[in-house]
Amino acid sequence: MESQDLKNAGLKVTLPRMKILELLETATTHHLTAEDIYRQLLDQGEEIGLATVYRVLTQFEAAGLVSRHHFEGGQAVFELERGRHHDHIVCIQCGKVEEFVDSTIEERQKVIADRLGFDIKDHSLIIYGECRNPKCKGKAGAKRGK
Amino acid sequence: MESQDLKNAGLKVTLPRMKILELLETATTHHLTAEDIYRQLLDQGEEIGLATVYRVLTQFEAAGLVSRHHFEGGQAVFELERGRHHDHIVCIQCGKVEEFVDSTIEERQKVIADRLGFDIKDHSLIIYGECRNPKCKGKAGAKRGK
DNA sequence: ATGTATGCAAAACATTTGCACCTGG
DNA sequence: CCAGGTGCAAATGTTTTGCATACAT
Repeated sequence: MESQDLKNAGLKVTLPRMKILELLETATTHHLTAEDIYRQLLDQGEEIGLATVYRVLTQFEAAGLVSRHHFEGGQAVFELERGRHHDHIVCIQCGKVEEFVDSTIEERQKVIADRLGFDIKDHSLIIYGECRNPKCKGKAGAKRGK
Repeated sequence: MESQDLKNAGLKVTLPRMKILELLETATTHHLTAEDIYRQLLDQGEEIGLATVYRVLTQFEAAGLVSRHHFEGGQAVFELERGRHHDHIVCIQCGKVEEFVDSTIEERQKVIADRLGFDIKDHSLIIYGECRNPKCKGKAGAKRGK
């Protein structure tokens, strides 16, 4: 029950927060922009402001409920934080996002940071490519239609 | 001689372009925001507009003379492209940036992309950490003072 | 009740663009 | 001379903030 997640995070259980959390949990695409979320909630008849979506997402991020990524293209994307760290590979044609973890890469990063005299705190690895999905080229949604 | 670089890139040799290229080549810090460049040129008495800095940097990027990175913090940073691909590790305290290349990581990325059915086109790996430089904590310039 | 959340409109940023003027070849 | 470049101001797109109202507890 997601209302418990909110309470655990010390956040009051309100309609907008519930709806946003719900959407993040059930949406088929797991990486959404604030605008994506805003539009989908409007479409499903909710009355919500874009500013609230941003505020709530920022609070969720601070609470560790979601993580924010900066893929190319201006808008930040948000995803539910499910505890397991991972990196991303993004299709520059259709926008598809896959997640992966590679222990070798993780390990090498530690070695590199250490060699350069840094205490590693975080990292961001994004691979950009073209997916070989036949439906990819020309698939809608690639450029987040205005 | 940098005027040749400009000609090779098919760009007319103008004062603003020369100055920006010169600054990128000689600045002690190799990763600069458009605003950094703008301010430094103003400080050294040049008459230039911020819009021109952005335009020129964008052209330079298209010509392969500079590369643009999106570290955390809103502003893009630019660096002279010296041909050798590399990734970055950034100190979240003082803003220091170090470059590195790790063939193991590069190799693993190819394997991962292939396994997930992507043709890899580009990637961005940024490690965030705290450098152990004694002068780091409290060092000016970390937050790009407004 | 009452302190916190929300919606809306306005502000704040980073970056881009329109346009009249200037400049390099 | 003349296409292309520049500075300035205004426009854009994304995210944040101020404020009066609405809502959870």
